[in-house]
Amino acid sequence: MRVQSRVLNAVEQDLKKAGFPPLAWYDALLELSRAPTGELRPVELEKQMLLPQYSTSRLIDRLVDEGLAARRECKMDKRGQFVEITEAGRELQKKMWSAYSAVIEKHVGSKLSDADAIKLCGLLDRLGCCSGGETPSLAAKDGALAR
Amino acid sequence: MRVQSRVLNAVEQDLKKAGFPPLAWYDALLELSRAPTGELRPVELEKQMLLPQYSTSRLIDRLVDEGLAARRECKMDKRGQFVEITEAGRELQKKMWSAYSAVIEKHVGSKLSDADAIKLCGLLDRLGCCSGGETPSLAAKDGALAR
DNA sequence: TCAACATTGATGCACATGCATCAAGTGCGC
DNA sequence: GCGCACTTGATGCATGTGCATCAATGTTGA
Repeated sequence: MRVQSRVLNAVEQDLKKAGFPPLAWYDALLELSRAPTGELRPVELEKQMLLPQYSTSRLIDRLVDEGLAARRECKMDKRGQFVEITEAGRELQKKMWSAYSAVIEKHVGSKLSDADAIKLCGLLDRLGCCSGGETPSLAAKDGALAR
Repeated sequence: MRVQSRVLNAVEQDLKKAGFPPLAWYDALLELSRAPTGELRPVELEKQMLLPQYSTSRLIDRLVDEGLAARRECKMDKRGQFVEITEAGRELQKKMWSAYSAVIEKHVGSKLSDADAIKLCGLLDRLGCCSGGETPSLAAKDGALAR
């Protein structure tokens, strides 16, 4: 808990100093940009990001306000909607990644060998396994770098 | 990050369902109860808990409101004060620990062998080492259990 | 000694979050 | 086809957090 709080804090702080929005924005933009069509249902986003429903709803509000994403109606389910990333959103995601990756390297990568990182992922995965479901497992580190 | 968020969430949720206050209260009470005299300067608490100054100040407000701690004047430095845990505070800390330890066991202990837990601590310590200072290191797991 | 600076702790204000609840829409069983 | 339970997403309200700043005291150095 202490380590996580310290590291996350340091990372958020560095990003803020570089003039970027909070990490949650990046995570959302990343998920959207990874979707094959560039759009997701809020419900999907919610599950990806481990956020409560209302929190997702408000995050989307902000992204839309800033022109980083757009709400699209969902024809097969009129309750729902799609959230689509805009060009501006994709650009911000990329710019944030170049800063973010450097910050991660500084606070995490530089302190752990690749082998250690893999060990760490393995141990942590065991803690997450109960309610998570789909076992993302060991692709974790490479996945992160491929962001 | 995902694992931490999931585990912390689960733990906080379980504690809340059992009718207990947030974990931060426990952490504060624990630090106070561990102090030889049962009192600490807010500044000390702040460092122990990795909390911003104003956050500590407000946490203390709430503890005092609930009669779990009391503010005492500090004679050697009239700006400052001491925060002293009350009997009620010590009792709550103990009651919370019996629930808390069970919850930790459920969400963490039961998923990791002792050897793995030590490995995990070792790896995490390396991430925390930059700004932390006093290297609490490997006593981590035993320390936790001795709470 | 005294001015400049640092430390301690509190607080006003804007903004974020959690909770409960709502409206709208879906789909299932009958 | 109809009622009823469920899903989806938004929102009002109370509470919590972050930031900036303040008042009070302590410390340092010329």
